Amino acid sequence: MRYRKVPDETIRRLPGYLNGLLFLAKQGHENISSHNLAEFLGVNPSQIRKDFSYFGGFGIRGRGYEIQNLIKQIGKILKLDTARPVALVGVGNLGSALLAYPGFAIYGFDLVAAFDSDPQKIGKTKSNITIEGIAGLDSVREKNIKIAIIAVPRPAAQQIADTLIQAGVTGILNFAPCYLKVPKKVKVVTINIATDLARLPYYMPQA
Amino acid sequence: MRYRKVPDETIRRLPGYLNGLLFLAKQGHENISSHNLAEFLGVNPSQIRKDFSYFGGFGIRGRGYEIQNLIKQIGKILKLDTARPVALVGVGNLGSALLAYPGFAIYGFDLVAAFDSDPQKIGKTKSNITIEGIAGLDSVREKNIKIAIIAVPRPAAQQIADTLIQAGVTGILNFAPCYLKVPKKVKVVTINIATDLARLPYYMPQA
DNA sequence: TGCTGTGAACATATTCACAGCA
DNA sequence: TGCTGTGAATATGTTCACAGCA
Repeated sequence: MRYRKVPDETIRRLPGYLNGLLFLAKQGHENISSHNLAEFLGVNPSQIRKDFSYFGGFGIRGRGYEIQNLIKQIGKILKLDTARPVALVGVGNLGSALLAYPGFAIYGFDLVAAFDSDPQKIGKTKSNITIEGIAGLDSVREKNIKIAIIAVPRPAAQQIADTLIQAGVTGILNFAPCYLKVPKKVKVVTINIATDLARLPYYMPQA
Repeated sequence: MRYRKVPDETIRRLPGYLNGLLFLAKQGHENISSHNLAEFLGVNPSQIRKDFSYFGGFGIRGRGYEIQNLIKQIGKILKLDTARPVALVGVGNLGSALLAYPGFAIYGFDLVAAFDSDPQKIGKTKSNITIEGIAGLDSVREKNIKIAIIAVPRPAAQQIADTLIQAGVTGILNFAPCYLKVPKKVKVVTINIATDLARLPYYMPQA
């Protein structure tokens, strides 16, 4: 394996590959070619081979890939090979749905703490998590939580981010529809549901 | 304005620009430079100017941009200048949150129908929408609904997509963690929450 | 003078096409 | 023979740098 900078786009695709591979493994598949995996995932076969090539390649010429091996390798690359505690801030409609969301577990994420500013909610339990007040946010440091999900309204988002970072968080999944200013060492991925919906009409036929 | 193919990446950014501009307008701002808008949105000023240039440019040299004009122009480009009815399929935790989500309105989207396969839910009302059975899906054609949100479990997603397309839908926002095979005339945007979370650790310092 | 609009330079990403190994 | 791994070719996207207009 020669050193080369791994493209961000490759990293963006790897979790999707992993998701598909875990599904295929559960279905009983043991081996797969880049062609078949590409068909299943809706991507180009060369893309898959190229993506893996940045890490030296995981396949056997003439044979394809061993699924369990791919799963292990991708997990290692993405640093998903150890379980990670995650905190949620904002237990409104969306936050509550995230607390119950079953999809995080396959990547080793464990939602272990939830925070909200609403006194009505503090102390209540949802999906086996007791909701704490915002004042308790610094407890994420003691719990060694490095990843947080922000699901609060826009006006509160930046301040919550600042507080989380203060408490040692270095990875944020942000659902607030705004840019978060953070230090370079902190990685933010923003999901804006309405914004994603808003680019559909452009591509749709008939005005 | 000379013809040039508009990059997909430009279209992907425009809804975010629109979101920021609507916010700035509500704050009372009337004019803005590409530099200030870029700072607010966390992007590069040239990028904004270049993006607008694909449509001929909307600014005044030496002065900047008139915010209300930008809002109008971007809305027209994205075909968001008329209200659009939207259907939701899958009223679980996530679907229920989406029914209550206030962020769609600024783009003119109106969630007008919701469907679920669970007999327990059919007939119940959430966020002023009465939940219908999957059998009623073809009613989206009569209601002239062209956009749908899929928030069902993976095993059901492809079939729901097929049915929606059968009923005239040409734009889908998909929350199921899988690739949807659709005809070329149909545009799908997939949001995979767990997958977005899963690329954080790679970028985070200290293992 | 100040900021836009834009060609040109640069950077990144995708796809092709085939050598090379099991 | 069949499929991977990968250099090369192509395509796409971003940033620079400055001409040109208000």
